[in-house]
Amino acid sequence: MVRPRFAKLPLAQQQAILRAALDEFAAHGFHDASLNRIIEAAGISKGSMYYYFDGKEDLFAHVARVEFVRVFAAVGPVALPTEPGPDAFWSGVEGYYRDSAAALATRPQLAALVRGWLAASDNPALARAQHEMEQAVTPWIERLLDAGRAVGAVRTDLPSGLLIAVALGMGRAMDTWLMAQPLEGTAPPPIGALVGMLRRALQP
Amino acid sequence: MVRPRFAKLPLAQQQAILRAALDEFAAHGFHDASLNRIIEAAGISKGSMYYYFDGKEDLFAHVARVEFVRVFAAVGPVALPTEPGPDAFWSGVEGYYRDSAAALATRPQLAALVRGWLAASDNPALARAQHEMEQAVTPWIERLLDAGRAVGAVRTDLPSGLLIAVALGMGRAMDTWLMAQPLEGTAPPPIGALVGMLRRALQP
DNA sequence: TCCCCGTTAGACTGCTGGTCGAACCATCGG
DNA sequence: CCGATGGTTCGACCAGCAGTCTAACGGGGA
Repeated sequence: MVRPRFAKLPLAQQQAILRAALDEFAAHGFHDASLNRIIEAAGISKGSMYYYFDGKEDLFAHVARVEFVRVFAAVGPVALPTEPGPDAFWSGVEGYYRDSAAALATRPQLAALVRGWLAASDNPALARAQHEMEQAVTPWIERLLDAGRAVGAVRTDLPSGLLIAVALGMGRAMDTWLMAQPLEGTAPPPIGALVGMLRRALQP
Repeated sequence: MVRPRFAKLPLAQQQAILRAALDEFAAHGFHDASLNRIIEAAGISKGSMYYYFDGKEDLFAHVARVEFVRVFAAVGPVALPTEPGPDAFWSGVEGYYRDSAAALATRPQLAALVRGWLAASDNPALARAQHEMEQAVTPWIERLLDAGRAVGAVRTDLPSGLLIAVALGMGRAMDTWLMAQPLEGTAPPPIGALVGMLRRALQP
């Protein structure tokens, strides 16, 4: 866990370190990011880095947490459906998907960070950080699924863990496919169709 | 690409190398596997290893290919539907999924290898090997999708590339979830439900 | 003035994947 | 029988990695 000392540093230096780390992690992913390059870019010594952070994994986790909080603040929490019926629920999901995609698109670095995060999906060095992040996110998704179940929009015959895994897997595949498409000249991305597939898979 | 020289080695030595590599990759995943440990276990020098393989990634790709071919030989090619109608098509898919899962379950090392493979999902060092593997698999899936469309089992309103991406993403998520479940004592994995989700997402 | 202690520096350790030139040795021509 | 050739094997070596450790710095208090 990041040492409290870090918070006592002058803001400029904190930002220099976090920025250098974000640059490096976004550019190379967790594994191929070099701590040596980060400390060089941040203008601090290795001793100082290890005086403030437990290690590479700790630094990554901290950067990811800060950026995640930033996006979460921009997009806002998932809006639970206010009207009854599956249609309202799923159009809410679609809206949230659109908003998140838009927010992420304005921060390519963060998108790269997320990609790097997903890529290192079972790296033991990141296990603790991932566990922490999972525990932060899954309750929200679980809450969303429960809300969906309450309005009859989500099936009840399969465990939440499986539904979450499949939804994340579909989302990831869709994201990858969307990013691989040419940006211009073609029809707008069929986000409606994508969420539609998700809906068909998850609804009762 | 693995050098043709490798095939000229005495079979015993080929097997010693492949076995050492499989052990190491299965036990530690791609990134945390140590080439030094592999050559030690295989009883060859580093120079020899680099004489037969381009590097770590090449060795991994070769091991994965060999094991994949072995399973493919055991399970056989995907059976295209012989009877008309979506139901026959999807029950064929389900049967194939079951067979593959069963074949994988008898080779825990291979399952571990697959897990390591999926975990390193966009490791740039493995990009070439993954691309190659994808190109080997995609035509088969495309053929399967076409057959499904012919019998009205697969939607025609979305591009094949997207359907394949989503199907692979769902499959990967399901596999990961299945492998994360405790092996015994619980109910058998709901493969029927999994294929059902796939079917709902992909059918017209 | 001196000491204390939070902070900083960077040399160092043990590891990694990958490179390289020397040595080995079976085969072949003369 | 000699010597050259060229495929094969070896392990020392390289740069870079994450992480450790000790010495030194420097401001505040006695």
